[in-house]
Amino acid sequence: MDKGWGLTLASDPVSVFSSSTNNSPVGSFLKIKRDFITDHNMADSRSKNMFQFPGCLSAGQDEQPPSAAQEVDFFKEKIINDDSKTTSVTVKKENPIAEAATRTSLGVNTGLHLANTRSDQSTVDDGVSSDVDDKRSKNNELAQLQVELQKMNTENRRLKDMLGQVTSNYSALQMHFVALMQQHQQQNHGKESNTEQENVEGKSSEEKRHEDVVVPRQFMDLGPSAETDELSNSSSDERTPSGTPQNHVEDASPKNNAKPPHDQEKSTFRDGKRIGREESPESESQTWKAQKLDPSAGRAAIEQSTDATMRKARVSVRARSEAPMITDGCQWRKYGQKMAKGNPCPRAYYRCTMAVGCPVRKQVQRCAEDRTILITTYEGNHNHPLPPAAMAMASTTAAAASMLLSGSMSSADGIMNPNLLARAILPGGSSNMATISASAPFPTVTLDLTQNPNPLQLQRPPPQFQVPFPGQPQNFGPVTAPQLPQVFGQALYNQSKFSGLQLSQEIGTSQLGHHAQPHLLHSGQQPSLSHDTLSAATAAITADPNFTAALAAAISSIIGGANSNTTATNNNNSNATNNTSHRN
DNA sequence: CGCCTTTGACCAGCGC
DNA sequence: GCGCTGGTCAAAGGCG
Repeated sequence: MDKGWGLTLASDPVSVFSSSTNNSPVGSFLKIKRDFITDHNMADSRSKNMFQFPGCLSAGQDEQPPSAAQEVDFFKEKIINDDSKTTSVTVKKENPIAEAATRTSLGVNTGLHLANTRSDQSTVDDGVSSDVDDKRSKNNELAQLQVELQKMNTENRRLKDMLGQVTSNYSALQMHFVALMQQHQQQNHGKESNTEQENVEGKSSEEKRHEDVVVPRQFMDLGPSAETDELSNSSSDERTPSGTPQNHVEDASPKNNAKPPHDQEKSTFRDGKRIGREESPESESQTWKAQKLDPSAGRAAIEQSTDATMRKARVSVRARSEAPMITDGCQWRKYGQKMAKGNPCPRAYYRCTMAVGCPVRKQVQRCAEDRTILITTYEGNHNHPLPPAAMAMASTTAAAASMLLSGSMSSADGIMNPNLLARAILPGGSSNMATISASAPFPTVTLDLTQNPNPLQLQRPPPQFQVPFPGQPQNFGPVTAPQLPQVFGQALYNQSKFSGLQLSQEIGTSQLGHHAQPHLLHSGQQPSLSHDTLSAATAAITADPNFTAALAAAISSIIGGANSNTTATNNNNSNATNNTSHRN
């Protein structure tokens, strides 16, 4: 896991070399490398430096300190140890060479050549011909190790850059749907005040300008989605969803990438689901039944368990509404109604009909205590692009579910310690707005919109947020803080923090707030990027297999579509259902 | 005519 | 095994 990400290995070689002045280079190198691999926390300054200054630090240490220190060691040890430690002498001569190779990005052959050259010199000095082969072989090994480290270091930097892009995109999407969410909220709850109404209208008009922007939801589904790509496409027993949809969403994006978002939206929502049915011979309803019949379908046990957990993740939204159902932008079809135990009000079951086979379900039930409160429980993620109006709620629920699953998968803290997740969602002491149900059969995040949020929290977001969305050049203009719904804004903003992917709050307020900077981590100059945040992010990434898988998928997709940065984070399982048109 | 809602029936999971 | 409960299916009817 760690090695796969290469994050931990990033600039470590530099630190290794700089700190290995007194010991045998080989021994110190191996030792530190081993420690580094095993130590995920990396609380020492070395690790902090690595994350804080991914690029600059590496370069700086590559340039001067290591070579100097090692040269000192070289002569020193050579004088002290004549014949007894020829091996170590050779090795020490190798490190500077390897570093030189690192600095100049030399290939393997070059490094070997240089190593051999110096080893020959040392051999001549020693006059021992029998050790030449050993020296050369060890030099070769070391050179290869150095080259390998160089590659990993490079890869790590690239991953960091990508992580920065993913993070910024994720942040942008969050802010977008957060803004949309407020619009929805206010529309649903009626115009309570003229001032608010004006704000809503003003924002609505602003957002209508960008209404054509269908933001792919791949980032929203980072956690669970990537991992469930294969699951959804395959057919395992899942009629649901959380995983399945994500795939489809991500699948849809690649094809859509060819089109500008504007066209994408039009083509996507102009046609109804009928076309979707025609285009997808295997309708998902059929797939569902087939999946029911063939539950096993050759899925790994881990995947099944993961998917099962994801399938059961739910996001419950409590909102005051006189209407029988809150308007969340999606089209729903009622397929059942039951009298739930302990509640005189019937529970209605809806499924999303915006796309064929969309696995999203929702249950609507009035609160027994206060019947003005409508409890809407969402399950699953949409497998189709969403209009902006629907993006808000869908993204919110997806993000909340993702957060919940991300926390529950790896450490079970989300389940075992509900307060942790609740505070992760709303750390500002407003945990009453978001609760995690630990005893429920399904991990459930409850977002309570019935309570007025703390007005002070309005001040927390940056006064103006320019969405840094490289893939969406048009973006949607600056979104002012007062437009952000506090509940979802805080929830998502901090949930990302919890997941470790998102930028720290300091970044969000200072960096993103000032100007769009897509490559936050790439710059390596984030003074506000706290060590704790980075450490937490690293820990979260390394600790949560799902998260890492999702991030890996996202990054891999970025790599695959690096040139076209439109919706580069989509997983690339092309799926016919994704291009199915959707009625809007 | 097609879509949607209603509603009884059916199924699966769980606890006793 | 039985009953309870949650969730879903599907036939029937309503509506535009």
